[in-house]
Amino acid sequence: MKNLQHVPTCEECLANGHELFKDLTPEELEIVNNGKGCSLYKRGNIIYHEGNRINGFYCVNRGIIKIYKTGIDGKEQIIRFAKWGDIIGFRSVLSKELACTTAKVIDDAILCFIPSENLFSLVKNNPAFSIRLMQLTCRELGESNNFITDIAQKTVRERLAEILLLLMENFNLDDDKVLQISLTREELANMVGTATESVIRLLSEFKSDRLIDLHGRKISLLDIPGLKKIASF
Amino acid sequence: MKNLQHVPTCEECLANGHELFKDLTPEELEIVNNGKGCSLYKRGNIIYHEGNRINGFYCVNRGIIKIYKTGIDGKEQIIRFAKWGDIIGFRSVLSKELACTTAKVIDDAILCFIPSENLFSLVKNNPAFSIRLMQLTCRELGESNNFITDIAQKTVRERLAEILLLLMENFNLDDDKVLQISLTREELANMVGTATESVIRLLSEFKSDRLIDLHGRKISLLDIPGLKKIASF
DNA sequence: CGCTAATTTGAGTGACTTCAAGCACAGTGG
DNA sequence: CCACTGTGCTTGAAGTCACTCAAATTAGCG
Repeated sequence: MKNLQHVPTCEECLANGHELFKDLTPEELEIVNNGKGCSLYKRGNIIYHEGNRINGFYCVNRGIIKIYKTGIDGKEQIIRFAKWGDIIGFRSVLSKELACTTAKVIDDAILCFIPSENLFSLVKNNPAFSIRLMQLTCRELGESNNFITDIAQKTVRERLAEILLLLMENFNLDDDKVLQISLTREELANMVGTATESVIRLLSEFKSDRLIDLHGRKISLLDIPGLKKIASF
Repeated sequence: MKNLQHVPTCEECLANGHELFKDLTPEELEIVNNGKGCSLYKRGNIIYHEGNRINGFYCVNRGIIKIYKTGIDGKEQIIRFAKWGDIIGFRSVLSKELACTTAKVIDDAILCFIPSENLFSLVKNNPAFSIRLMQLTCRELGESNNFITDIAQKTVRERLAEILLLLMENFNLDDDKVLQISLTREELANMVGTATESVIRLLSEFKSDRLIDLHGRKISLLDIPGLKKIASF
């Protein structure tokens, strides 16, 4: 984590299509912009730890952050990934609880830190902003509930196919159909909620079924309808 | 579902300790009170169905509501139960999505329906209410994330013990340590995310280990520390 | 410095075990 | 009498363990 030569302004993010702050008045935006702190984080850095008290939330300007919980015997369960335009840490700030997840950088990232006071003052003064924030939380809640159902009812095979499709939606494919997020097999397993070996076996099964192709951590999704069928989705 | 002779007023609920509307002005409370519709629902009634558009949310005045999703091949996954003081349906209203769960009465209930317009007007005019609502959603999100981790990492045995403890927290025990919510084995299975037979077997195992006692659907929790140990919790 | 040597980390495989699901069927009690 | 509970048995999916191999890092040292 270090400081930056060029600190991205909130105006820039807004111009690039960042949704959350759309309804802010120019004055409000200026307050957020002046109150924020912006840093570069390298792969492996921890933004906050499960159990920490956080006194603000983070806006992701660049990079990818992995949000996970640590279960008994230290096994990670990945809850979601955050990328450009996403915010992290707001749940704990709003609920005034300790962080219930850890946030770790997996692709070098630039994050802006916005202190709680600014967040609460926006909520107090700008109802349109409040509603946006609520919608964000409620959508996330809907996704969590979907995931509970999947993990409880689907097989590992179905879940892995689904996760690959979900990653595609969030991080897209390049021209060679390669998934634009690089995860270790262990991280994939920690998303799906299974053992690393199972992921390895299933991935090579998918490969021999010509659904995907593998080159190290690069995964290309060749047959998306086929994957959807497996995910029953 | 039928109308009531005695419609509970919002003032009554507030006086009984209902948290959500604490910060409302008397005028705001009056608007909510006059705008609401209140009905009696019998066991088995569906309040709303997954996929429905809901144009308001419900306040639970009495009874117990089961909130669940339907997975592939029709298996239910219970997300939570709502009882006195809880609200249901607000997620879909706020996120402006279709309902992602079904709400079904399992103990005869009285519900007040508050139309979306009233909800949004409160959010617009009363920041303290907004914050309360956000905290509610964020807490729920935190719980969902916990549950994802548990279901992905713990065994059925551990999860069943944990669910029993969770039910105790939410619905209490009576003087004979009997859990004050009556669920079928199938419903328990649909919470834990397992098969009915597995729940039956594990319950009788818990019974012979003197952790619980069973009399039909009445479950008494005899050894709470023991259950906590099993739940590793 | 440069160039091995040593260590770590991740991917992959095979053998074995076990948990829990599924099926079939027998009670039981409201 | 039908929905719910309970039991025995079987099977399969997936976890665990133990290992190899390759690549990437780090250390060591002339």
